[in-house]
Amino acid sequence: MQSLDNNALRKAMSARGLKVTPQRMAIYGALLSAGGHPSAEEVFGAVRRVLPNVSFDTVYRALLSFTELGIISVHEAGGKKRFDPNLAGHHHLHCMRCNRITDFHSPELDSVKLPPQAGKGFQVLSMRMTVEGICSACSAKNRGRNGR
Amino acid sequence: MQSLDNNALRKAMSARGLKVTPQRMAIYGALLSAGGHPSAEEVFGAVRRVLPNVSFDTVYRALLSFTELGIISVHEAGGKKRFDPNLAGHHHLHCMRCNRITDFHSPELDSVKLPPQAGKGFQVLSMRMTVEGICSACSAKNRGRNGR
DNA sequence: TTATTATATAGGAATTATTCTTATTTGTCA
DNA sequence: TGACAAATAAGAATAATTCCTATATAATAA
Repeated sequence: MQSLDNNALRKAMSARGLKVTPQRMAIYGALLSAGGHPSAEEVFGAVRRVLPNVSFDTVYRALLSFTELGIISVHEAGGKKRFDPNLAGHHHLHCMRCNRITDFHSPELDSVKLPPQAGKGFQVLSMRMTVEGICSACSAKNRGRNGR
Repeated sequence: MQSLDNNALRKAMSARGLKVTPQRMAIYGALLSAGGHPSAEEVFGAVRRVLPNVSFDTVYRALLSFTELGIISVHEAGGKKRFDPNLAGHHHLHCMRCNRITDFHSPELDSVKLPPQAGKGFQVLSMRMTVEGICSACSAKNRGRNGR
């Protein structure tokens, strides 16, 4: 997995006028150690073990700020945002029933270029193929049709 | 845009054991006429003009059911689900500030095949490239750093 | 066509994720 | 160090989604 060390993290923040706070450092670290594609709530839990007084709002805003810096990415699934510090190109399989996200890699996708007319002046922060569907475990369960 | 006529819609539902109700027919119709990538709330508003007593929950569940049928697709952005009846392959540019979604087409992307190990037993309902970033209008505004 | 029954619906309440507000604190830069 | 814009904590407010319950209805078989 490709991510930033503390030094690069500081640099990324100050280069864009973001203050380097202990909270932000800890939040990035917690995101790294959380693994997978944690929600803000999960990152919050992990940061709390290091900074017991950090507020949820601070964690949430920091994650959004990191996303705007382009040093992490966000993916909304299952009604909540999930954050991902992995900068290496990868793509997502999202199960619409259990909301589990599985990464996959595809050299073919990584080499794709956007059609130039697609993003006139659009500042690209991340580009990801999302495959929506039902995972094998959930298909097996075969829940009722009307949802729930 | 590629979508279903009433007959194909009925067939798609009954083939999977879903009852064909006037609500569901109207909901699909409203989604088509809404255009763009409407949220459940927007579809609800449109359906209401045809069936004034339909409930939000019914609209919401119908949209989720349609998604599971694979006859529409869903895309979560800006904290809400957005529904899309367009079955023709297309991809999304999502502005993280204003949450506007713009479609783009890419023959290159459409021809991509998933690596076989990616989705062992995964039932694919839709496959879409999502480009996250900041649109030109929002870049121009250059809002504050800490969000909001 | 009618009776049966599983499924769907309306209406409203409850839940959950996200965003906002305010008072206070803290990096950063001169 | 001092000034100040930016960030934080705490909790309230908002908005999207899901759930609950009683009733209605589409599909099926007789």
